[in-house]
Amino acid sequence: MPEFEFLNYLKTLGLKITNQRKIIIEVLLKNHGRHLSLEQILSEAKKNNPKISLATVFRNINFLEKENLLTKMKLDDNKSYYELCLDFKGSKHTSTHHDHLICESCGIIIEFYNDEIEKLQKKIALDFNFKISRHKMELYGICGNCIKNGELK
Amino acid sequence: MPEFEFLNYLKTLGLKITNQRKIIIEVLLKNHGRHLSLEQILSEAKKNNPKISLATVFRNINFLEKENLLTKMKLDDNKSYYELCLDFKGSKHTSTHHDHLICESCGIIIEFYNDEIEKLQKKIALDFNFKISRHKMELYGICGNCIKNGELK
DNA sequence: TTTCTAATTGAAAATGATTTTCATTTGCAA
DNA sequence: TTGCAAATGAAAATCATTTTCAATTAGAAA
Repeated sequence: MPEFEFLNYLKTLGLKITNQRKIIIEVLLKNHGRHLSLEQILSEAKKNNPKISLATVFRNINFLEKENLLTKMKLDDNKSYYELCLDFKGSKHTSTHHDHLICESCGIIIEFYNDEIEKLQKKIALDFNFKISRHKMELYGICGNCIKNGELK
Repeated sequence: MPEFEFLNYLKTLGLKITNQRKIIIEVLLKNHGRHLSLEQILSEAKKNNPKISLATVFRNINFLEKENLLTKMKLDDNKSYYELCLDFKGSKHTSTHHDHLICESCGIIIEFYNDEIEKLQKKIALDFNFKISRHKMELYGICGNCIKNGELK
C-alpha cells in the first residue's frame, strides 16, 4: 500500500526506479479503487511531469499487469481500464476477482462479488462439460447517483 | 428463416436487394447459431462473389444490427462477433438474450441462459440502486471437445 | 565519484479492427 | 428506358494500443 513498499517490491523484480515509474505508481495508488484508462493515467501523471509519454505509461502498466499487480478490463467502449489489485502483506500480494456494474451515464465502475453467481457459473460449466479459466460479468446501466440527478439520458 | 422472407423483410425497411446483400444474408442464414467475425463473413461471402469488400460486409452487418436482426458481441480477442437473432413470425422477429461460454482453444462460442443468474443480477442491481439496461457474461475456458482431444494448452 | 551498460524513455511509426470518404455502379420505381 | 437514390469498392481515416529506434538514465562496479 505505501508507495515505498510498492517501489521496493518493483526493485526486487529487477526494475529501476525512474521518475516516470514513481509518478505512475503514485497516480495508481492515489486512485486506488477507481478504474483508469491509459489516457486517464497519462493525464494524471502529466500533472507531475508533463513530459511523460503514453508509451511509457503503457509499458509500465503492461508490466504491472504481467506481475498481477493490476487487472485490466476491456469495456464495450473499446478501451481498457486498469485497477490496482493489491493487498500488500509483507512482500506478498493477493488479487481478488470481482464483477462490475458500469454506469453508462457517468462512467463509474462499481465492483461486486456474488458467491451464488460464481456457484451457478460452475454448475453451468459442469453442465456443458466446460473448464472455466476466467469469466467476465458486466452489468451496464445507470447508477443510483445518476438516477437521483436525473441523468436518465 | 427462409431467405426470401428475410429479404422481403429488408425490402419493407426500404433496402434494395443487391447481389452482395443476398450473399451476406445467405452466409448468415447458413451459419445460423454460429458467431462470425466480419472477416469470417467476408471470406464466406467471397466464395460466391470474390469482389465483395469488407466495407460492404461491415455496412450490411451494421444495418442488421441497428434493426436488431443481429447481435454483436465484443470478445477479449478484440474482435466483434455477430449472430443472427431472429425467430421470424410473419414479419416480426424477436431477439433473445443469452450469455456465453467461450473456448479459448477452438474458439467455439456456446450460448446459455440461466434464469437464476438473471434473477441474482436483478437483486444485485437493486442492492446498488442501479438500473440495468443490459449485461454481458462470458465464461472463458476450454470446451468439452477440446478437453477430450487433449487441447489443454 | 566517475564510468559503464543494460534498462528505460519519448517520438514517431506500425498495427489491427473497424469506420468513413468519395467516385462509380446498380436496383428499381416511374 | 431512364433517372436517381441507394449501394458498393478501394482507399484513406480513426482510434486504441503496441512496437521501433535512437537517445537518456539509473544504479552497479570500479
